[in-house]
Amino acid sequence: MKGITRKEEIVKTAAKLFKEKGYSAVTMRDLATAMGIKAASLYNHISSKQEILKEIIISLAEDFTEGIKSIEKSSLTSIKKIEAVVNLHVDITSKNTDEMASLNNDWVHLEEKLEYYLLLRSNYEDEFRNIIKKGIENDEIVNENIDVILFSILSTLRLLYLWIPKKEDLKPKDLSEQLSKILVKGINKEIN
Amino acid sequence: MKGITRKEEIVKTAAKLFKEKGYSAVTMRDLATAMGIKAASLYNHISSKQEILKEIIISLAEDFTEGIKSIEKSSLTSIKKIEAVVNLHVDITSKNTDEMASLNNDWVHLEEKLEYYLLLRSNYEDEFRNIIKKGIENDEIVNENIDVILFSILSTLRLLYLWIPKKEDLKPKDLSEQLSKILVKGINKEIN
DNA sequence: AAAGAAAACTAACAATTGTTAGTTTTTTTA
DNA sequence: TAAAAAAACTAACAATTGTTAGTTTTCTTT
Repeated sequence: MKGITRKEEIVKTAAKLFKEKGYSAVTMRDLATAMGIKAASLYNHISSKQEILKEIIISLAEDFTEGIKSIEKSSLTSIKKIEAVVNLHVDITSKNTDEMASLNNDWVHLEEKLEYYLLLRSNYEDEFRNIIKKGIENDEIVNENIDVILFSILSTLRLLYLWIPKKEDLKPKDLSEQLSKILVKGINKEIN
Repeated sequence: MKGITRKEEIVKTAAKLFKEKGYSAVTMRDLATAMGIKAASLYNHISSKQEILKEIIISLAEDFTEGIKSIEKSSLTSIKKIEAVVNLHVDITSKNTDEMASLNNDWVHLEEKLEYYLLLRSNYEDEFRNIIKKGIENDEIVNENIDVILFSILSTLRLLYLWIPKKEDLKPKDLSEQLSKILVKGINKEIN
């Protein structure tokens, strides 16, 4: 009747709990209570706690990797590509704040899918590094240590999930614009 | 004989394990094994798992709050204050990478000291926000949303613990300088 | 209203958890 | 080298963990 299955409800609720205490500290009984049922009943919909984690993390990680690949391939300037990456993060994070917590913190507890996750992540970082590298080469981006630039920006984007929920007044579009401006132009009003 | 007590060794080892899997996923038996002893023996030195977490987190959090307070009080320009904050983070993080993981991720599992930790953190953020606010007021810092500036910089500083260990070639002093430059001036080589 | 499917339940399991009590070994001190 | 202190040990506990088996209730379809 509604577009959301019971399994999806469980995964969504789990993401919320995982965000608060982390995967390991959330018990199946916690999750069941949050759903208003008994722990054993969860297993009519999911096969294991591990499966829930996988459901939360993998599709999100794939979205990011796909997203940045298509940005890299585009014919935008390097700076515009970086702005597009900021956009990508703000967009996905706004729609999945709870899940982003697991993507950031609980991926260590992936078992079968850990290797695949790490592959996705390293692909993602390589694409990002490449955008920056090209930008330096064609004099769009300042010639500093690539990894310092990469991790400086990426850190800000990775922790978006922590404060987007705290600033609900700030619309994704505005946030994305402001963030791009600050990351690209810095914060000083050059009165040297 | 040596300047490090057995308790400090345990706390240090625990921090290492907590960094890898998080507080909840590390058992006292894991910790004991890493120390080369049995779990029960740990209790000759510490009173509980919780105490270990408190030892790791609280003193570090106090260092940060004290540090930023003294920077705020100083007579530096706003931009120089921000550079000093970057320095503070690089400095503390370089010397305590493992502990920083707990400060960032495991603080939720503090029990008795949780409230105190949250106080320290909100004090810290207030001081930081104040530095930025004054910088905007006296036209040193660009007039954008204060919280966007605050969290953009703070996110980068908070995740330093993740990649400082990966770039051991980069000396703290150099890292601090490069990071300041990028955070303050941005990344674009303005060829507008 | 009957039949079938979906979703809940109770009860239990084997393993693992943090921690304690009491004892023995090792190290330090006098 | 004997006494004291520090640090390890074995054994066990009560609680909690993820999960399974089997049963009953609820909802959907005809």
